[in-house]
Amino acid sequence: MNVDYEENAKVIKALSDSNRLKIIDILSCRERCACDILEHFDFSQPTLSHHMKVLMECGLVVCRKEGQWSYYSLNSTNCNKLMLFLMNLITDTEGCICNKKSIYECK
Amino acid sequence: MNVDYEENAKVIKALSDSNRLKIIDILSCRERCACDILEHFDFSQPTLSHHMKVLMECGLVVCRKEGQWSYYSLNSTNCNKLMLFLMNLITDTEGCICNKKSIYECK
DNA sequence: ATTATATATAGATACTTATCTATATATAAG
DNA sequence: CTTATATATAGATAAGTATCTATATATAAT
Repeated sequence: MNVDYEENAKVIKALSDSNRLKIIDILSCRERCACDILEHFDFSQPTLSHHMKVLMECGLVVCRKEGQWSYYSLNSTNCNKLMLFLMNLITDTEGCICNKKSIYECK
Repeated sequence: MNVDYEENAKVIKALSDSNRLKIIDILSCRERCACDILEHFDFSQPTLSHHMKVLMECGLVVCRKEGQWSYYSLNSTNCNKLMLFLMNLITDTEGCICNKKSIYECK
């Protein structure tokens, strides 16, 4: 594969927490404000704020401010890019990394 | 979604390290012994052993012993299950978690 | 202006983890 | 049997992180 493992690992790390997976699931339907999301969980408001920050910094989620509310939603393009990355990763594609070192007789 | 976030988070956590992403990429072509995989990296042999253990424990990789060698390969079924989980997660599907709490007027 | 609500930030803590060196185990070769 | 090779395990360390409480900021309502 012809990719940046580091960059994608950062996105995947953002998804490696079960609470953040649930947040993504909640947002998959439509945008939600932080207080709506929080009601699905037992942890504190600052903890949710932390999780949303992680999801935004990796590009999977965006935020729209309206009055005192913060509305979060999925960045579908980046979600799809992650899926494409993973599908390429697990598939035996032409540009497989193992074909790039001739000392390994892959194939 | 009708799923176990905890269980899938464990699998995703195994993929949240750039070195392990690269290992998956290497294995996407065919099975490889540990020493072949190791030549793609700068870290030590015990560190690779650790990474392979993480990938096996989450079910993405299996190991076949032959003589003194350990041959690793992808568990394609589990890789595909992860893809299915993620696709359902980011898609607005019928069983969306937000439809399960009537206090939220999702939809 | 004051108070209430929504959200973010700061700082602390307990837990996890990626890595290393040293060592153990297991198989193959002489 | 002894030595070499391949891999795994043990234990240590440094770095990262999920969570909390306390506090700050920003907007809305009175």
